[in-house]
Amino acid sequence: MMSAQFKTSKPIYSQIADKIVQQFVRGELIPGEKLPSVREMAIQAGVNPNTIQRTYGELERLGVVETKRGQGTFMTEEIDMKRKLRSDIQREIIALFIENMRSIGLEDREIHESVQSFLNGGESGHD
Amino acid sequence: MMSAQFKTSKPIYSQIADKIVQQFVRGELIPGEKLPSVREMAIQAGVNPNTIQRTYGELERLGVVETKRGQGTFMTEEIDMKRKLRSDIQREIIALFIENMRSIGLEDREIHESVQSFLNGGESGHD
DNA sequence: ATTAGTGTACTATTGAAATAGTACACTAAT
DNA sequence: ATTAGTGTACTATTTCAATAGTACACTAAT
Repeated sequence: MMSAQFKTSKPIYSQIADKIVQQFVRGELIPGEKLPSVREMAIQAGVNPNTIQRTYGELERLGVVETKRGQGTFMTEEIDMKRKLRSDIQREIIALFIENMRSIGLEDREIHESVQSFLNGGESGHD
Repeated sequence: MMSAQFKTSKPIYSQIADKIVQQFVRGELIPGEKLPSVREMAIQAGVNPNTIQRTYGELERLGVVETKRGQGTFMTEEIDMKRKLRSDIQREIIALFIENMRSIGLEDREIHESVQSFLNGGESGHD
């Protein structure tokens, strides 16, 4: 399905991890759901199995997935994880955005207007 | 002045280029101004001269600086460059922001509210 | 016990960024 | 002509993400 285009600026294993977290937060992956095996996911993403191994390892470290040896890798059943992730990520995104806008010398009022203008202007298009 | 902390996710030469562009857009660097030599800038940034060489090369490719062999590297005198850069970068920042927010399933209305909330919330800055 | 599917742990290689060091070419000032 | 300061062009080495391939350990089903 997704041969995926990766950005050069960030490790692929991390980009894949981001994508899984996004799907979880959006509800496209549900708590307890089994993820594709390391080998299968590697095929789907068009990368080496070792890359997925690192992705899953990173996600487990974050508490997003739980691995059961011999059975597979599953989305966590932690009831609050989804909300926590959504909240944390949202905060990160906004902080980065504001930082970037201020870095080019924009005032808060201009930042506010820019967002409004963009959303109304309809330069949409996403994945 | 800036021993600088670099992020691991992006090439250092590119991060330094970004910083120079930001300073130019903010008016801290003016058209025609001479930049530190490759060697001097390397010392200031705490990196290898080759890294700065790549930074200047990239900036020249973008038309942000002009190099005069034997004299140094100077900010471009192109009258519209500052405005163009500011505009382009601003568009990039906003597009990335919107894309990120939508990736975690937020509606445009929620995006708008988040920005408002963040700016009013008072995490540094004012106005 | 065997098998298939899984996670895990290795070793080795490739490619890009960064580092390190050297050398050359141009400009301005003397 | 010489010197200092500059951009530029090399070669070599290191580090890390990614790739490639192999082997082992655990689980469930048969």
